[in-house]
Amino acid sequence: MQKLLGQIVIKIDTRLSVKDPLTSSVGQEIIRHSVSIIATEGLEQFTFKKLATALGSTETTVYRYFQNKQQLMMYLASWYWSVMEWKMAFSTANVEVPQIRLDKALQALSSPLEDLKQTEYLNEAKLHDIVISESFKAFVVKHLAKKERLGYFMAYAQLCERLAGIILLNNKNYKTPKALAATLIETSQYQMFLSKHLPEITDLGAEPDALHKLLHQIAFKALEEK
Amino acid sequence: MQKLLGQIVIKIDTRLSVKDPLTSSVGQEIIRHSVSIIATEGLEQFTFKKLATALGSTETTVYRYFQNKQQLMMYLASWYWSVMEWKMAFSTANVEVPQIRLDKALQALSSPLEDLKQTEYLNEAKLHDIVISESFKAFVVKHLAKKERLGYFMAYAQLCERLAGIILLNNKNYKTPKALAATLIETSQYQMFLSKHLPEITDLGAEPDALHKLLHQIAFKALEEK
DNA sequence: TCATAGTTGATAGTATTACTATCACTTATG
DNA sequence: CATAAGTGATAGTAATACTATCAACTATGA
Repeated sequence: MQKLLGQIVIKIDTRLSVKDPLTSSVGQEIIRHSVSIIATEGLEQFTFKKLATALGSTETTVYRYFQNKQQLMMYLASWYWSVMEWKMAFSTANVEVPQIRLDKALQALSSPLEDLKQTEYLNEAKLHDIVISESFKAFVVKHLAKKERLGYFMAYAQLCERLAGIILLNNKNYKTPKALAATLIETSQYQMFLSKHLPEITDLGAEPDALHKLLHQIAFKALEEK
Repeated sequence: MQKLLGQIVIKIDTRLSVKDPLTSSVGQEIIRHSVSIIATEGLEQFTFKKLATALGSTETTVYRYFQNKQQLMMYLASWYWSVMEWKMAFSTANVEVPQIRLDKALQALSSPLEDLKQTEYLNEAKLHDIVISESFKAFVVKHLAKKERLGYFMAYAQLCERLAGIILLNNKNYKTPKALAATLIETSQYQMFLSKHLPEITDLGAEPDALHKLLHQIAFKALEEK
């Protein structure tokens, strides 16, 4: 991916924090250390206590930015889906041919997020590992009250919409573009998870190319007109 | 589904309990009430304390059957996948034509588990709701040490294997039958979840038939030879 | 029929976690 | 220079996950 952009600003829904963590250096440290701790110790072991200690601060401070662990999770997950959407948008920009557009979109889905060095407070590569390994979205969803769900799911929904749009470009008569889009996104996540943690259950290796081929095949075959 | 069988015995891996809960009436009550509490209050709110109270017993007793909440979850999840596999096996029994066999298998995947009245200690319909709604598998996986994973995943892996086998019957040259099987299983679960909790994100309604059509289309198109 | 092992229930206690309240200190701003 | 906003330290509560101990009951088999 190109590294030309001066600064990438990912704006996260205000409902997902008490106070925007990106407005202060403590806030940025909270984000950075959260990802770091979860990446090494797992979601389970992650507590605000540990986070505060890593920060050289106290729980009180953390609670000033996030109501609780779940809200912080949602924030991070939103971040992930936003970056993924940005990546998809970027890699399909100026590509007019529908087939190539879809192929590029699937390629974006099937390779890990790289660290965008721009944002020194969040390591996207680590975030990718977390989302893959820790069933992040599931965790987040489970803890969500109905009303909050849409707030969180905006980022995810936008990614789905974008892919669904590209799907329709390829076959405007296709009946369930959203369902297919969600399937492709889920499959990409899930296969990465399997090849990392339960390789016995899948016949895909860890190479992004095998995954890309699978997604490509599912998508293009499904879109063929009779 | 037919209700002819005298007794269906679902045998769960011994690693998933300290002591087989089906060997005693307290054990059976533990299973029954767990499903019931999780179905009404959610995974989050479910504690051994509450379970014990519902049983008219104490935490101590529960701990004699399950090491902890997670192990109990794994037990239930295993149960779910075992019943699902049984359902798939049953609905494809004596069907020789590969296409029909695959279609029947996908049909099994796309409709909810019904309660098999035989097992009065576990309501399969409720279990289905839990697994769909609570990202059960994700929860379970997240809490699993590597070694235990395979123990739990046996039931799930068997279901994958079975479906992968049927896939190969339809196209023996297909390269990644396991990955396709896992995709179909995941998609069935995920779409049920979406239509229940985030209908905005999908264009499938709650009718099993729409889901079945999607799975059918993905599978059969993917399997077409060039 | 009696001894014994296995199963259960009651009580109690510990460590950790999630979260709240209060107050004092520091820094940026106008 | 005054004020407000942000931060850190201390303390405390309620709930949770889990363990230990002991007494009571029950099924068994010698």
